[in-house]
Amino acid sequence: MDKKTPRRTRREESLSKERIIEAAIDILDRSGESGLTFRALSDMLATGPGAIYWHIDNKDDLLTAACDAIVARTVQAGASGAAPRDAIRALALDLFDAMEAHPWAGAALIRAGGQLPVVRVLECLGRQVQALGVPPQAQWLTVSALLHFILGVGGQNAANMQRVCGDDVARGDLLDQVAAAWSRLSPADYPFARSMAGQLRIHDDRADFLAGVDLILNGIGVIAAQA
Amino acid sequence: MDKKTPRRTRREESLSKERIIEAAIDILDRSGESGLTFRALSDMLATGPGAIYWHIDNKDDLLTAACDAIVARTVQAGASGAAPRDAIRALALDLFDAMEAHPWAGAALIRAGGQLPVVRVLECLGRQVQALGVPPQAQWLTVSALLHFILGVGGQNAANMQRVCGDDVARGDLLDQVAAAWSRLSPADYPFARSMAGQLRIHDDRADFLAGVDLILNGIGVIAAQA
DNA sequence: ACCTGAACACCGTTCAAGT
DNA sequence: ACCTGAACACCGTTCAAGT
Repeated sequence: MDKKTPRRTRREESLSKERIIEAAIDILDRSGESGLTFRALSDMLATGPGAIYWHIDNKDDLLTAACDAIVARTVQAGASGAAPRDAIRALALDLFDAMEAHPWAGAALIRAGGQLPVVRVLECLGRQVQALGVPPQAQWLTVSALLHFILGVGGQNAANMQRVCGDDVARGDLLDQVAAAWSRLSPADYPFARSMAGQLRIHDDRADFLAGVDLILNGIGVIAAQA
Repeated sequence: MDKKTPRRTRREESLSKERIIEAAIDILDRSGESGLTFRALSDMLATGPGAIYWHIDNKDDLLTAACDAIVARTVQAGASGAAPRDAIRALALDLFDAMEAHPWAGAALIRAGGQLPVVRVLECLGRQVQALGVPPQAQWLTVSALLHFILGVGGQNAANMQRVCGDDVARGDLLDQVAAAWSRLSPADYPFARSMAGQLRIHDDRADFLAGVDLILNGIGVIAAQA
């Protein structure tokens, strides 16, 4: 990451919101959120920074729109006729993978609040929760729990990735550093955290994420059974 | 929010990391994350921006340290001899309240990764999960699920609060706007989101948060029972 | 050791001027 | 309608110089 952008594609077509978003995703994937600059963006699009403002309101809008493009592709690709529980697990995993491929998207999703990209996820989750037989008055609650969990994991992964990009350490090294820091904590004050340092070094983010989703799905099962 | 800082407290004591963090929290609470500037901070401390760098590495460090101060107070105040399940619920609620009182802290916590403020929460959760009888090989998983959920909710609340500060709308108005936007979605593509618009307007964030924690605790109960 | 504050290298955003 | 690019008002961070 943090590479320079060598190519300054000569412009053939005129500017459009779609072309701007596409270029923004390209920059974000290559250099992270700090690399997305109106100057870098206008440079890649062979125009001036002011031109972008004709198509986009501001940087937050741009980030949300880029995020929405990723989410739209993800939920659309995952559409299938699986059983509700499996469909939820598959959707969650697809989102996890998308946020790992585009680490900036996790942070952007969290910031996007009730806007379109989040609504897309909410809609998919909601349909499956209904199909699961959760009673209407508990649907909002279960969907928002799943949503919060998924976005929470995405946001934290995004933060970790950004730290990996910023410093010049690899992902495994970061985990080693954190694990080492936890081992150095006071045994009297942090017995549990110390005991988890080993697990941290060998754990599988993706498997833990899926296990977390299952935990919530188990909880939902309890609710559905009570109905 | 976004008020100016009228008082420029004359400096009696010399600078220290603690005094800087205290001032930073003050600014963050009053004007949000965008209001925390090295210039505003040094102004309030009656010094130059460079002086702060003698005590603090950079802005990220400052944010993490401010966040840690909030978390430390919160987990310390909540120490009690309650039953594990109640202790987890109480800790979660205390954190929710703290992140509502200091909206910037939610975003900062998510970005703090494996650092001290997060470890404090992890430690508290871990002890109670152990007391709950969750088998060792499932402890990491359950703790990190709770942690991700709690931080996810905090991060999203922080984002919402920031949006309320930025625009000149009240919190209730924001919810109304989002609900109205959801109602305007295509009935064919977003039936579930549309049906939730009403719930959104009358829902109770805090109650939903607690219900989410209970959902995970229910799921944990299933695991503990299987052991 | 600790503080000062000017200076550097940015950044998002605006806007008169062009086509 | 759409684009240009200079200009504005910032920002985090550094660093020679002071005490």
